[in-house]
Amino acid sequence: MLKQETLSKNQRIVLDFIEKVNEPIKAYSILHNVQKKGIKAPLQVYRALDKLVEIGKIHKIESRNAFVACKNSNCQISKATAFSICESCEEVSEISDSKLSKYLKNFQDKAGMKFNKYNLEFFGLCKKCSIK
Amino acid sequence: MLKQETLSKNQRIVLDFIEKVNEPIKAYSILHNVQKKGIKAPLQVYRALDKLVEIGKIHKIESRNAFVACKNSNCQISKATAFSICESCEEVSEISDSKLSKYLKNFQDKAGMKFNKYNLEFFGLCKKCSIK
DNA sequence: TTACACAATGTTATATTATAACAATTAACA
DNA sequence: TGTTAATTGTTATAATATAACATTGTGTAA
Repeated sequence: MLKQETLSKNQRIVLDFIEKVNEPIKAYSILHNVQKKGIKAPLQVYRALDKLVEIGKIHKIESRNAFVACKNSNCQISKATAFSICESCEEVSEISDSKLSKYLKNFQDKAGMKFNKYNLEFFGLCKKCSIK
Repeated sequence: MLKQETLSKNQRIVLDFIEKVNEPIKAYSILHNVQKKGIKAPLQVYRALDKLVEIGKIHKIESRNAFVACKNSNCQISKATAFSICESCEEVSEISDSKLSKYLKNFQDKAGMKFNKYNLEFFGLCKKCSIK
């Protein structure tokens, strides 16, 4: 097996749930919600999450220790991710901006390091929260 | 007291250690290393870390749960941070690139969200590791 | 100087996030 | 069909971080 076409049972259960809630969710909250499907232990969730991140089906919001489904065809296999995060209501959106991703993909640092991946998190107030 | 000019005792101890090691270090590793200075509990370390992050003396490397001293006068009070991370040796450098920071500070997302902060982490292989 | 407010400290306990280790089973495919 | 890798199941534990509460220190203004 070189590349997996189909998801395994646990991967499917976890992904279905993450896609359903449609917002960032934490590993133990996933666990709590999929126990009725037969997933009993944290490790079962974390293993599914690891694989789903690896194949780009979900992303981890590092500053929140939360996971969200990918809605963006531009982030090839989770190699180039950008999010906006509202510091008031915690709403998170994946940013899909080809200029931004092009700029960052081509960014070359002064030490000559070659990047194959980046993650960018913007913080601020979303529209709703800024008028409150 | 509106703005603190001087660091408190624990803040000083923690910052001195982080500056001395000069690479990202984890909270419990800091704790272990400053116990001889009288800091006994995780919370004492975390409280110092929180304050030091807030005033921009250190940054948190979110993907590594580690903290590093700020060497960059451009990231005003931790509001605009960028790092390069070697996935092989885990070396982390703070990126100081005025074009990049200007680009990101002015970035406007499509939802009209106003950002006041960002954190960017690039991943790849540093020079040393890429020739191995 | 005193009194007030806020910042920082000390301490114990606990919550939250994540992985180690090992045995068993399943799936791809040469 | 045998072999290899992926996945699963399970228990225990490691690593990261915060709650709660009592106390002490510090700047400032009446």
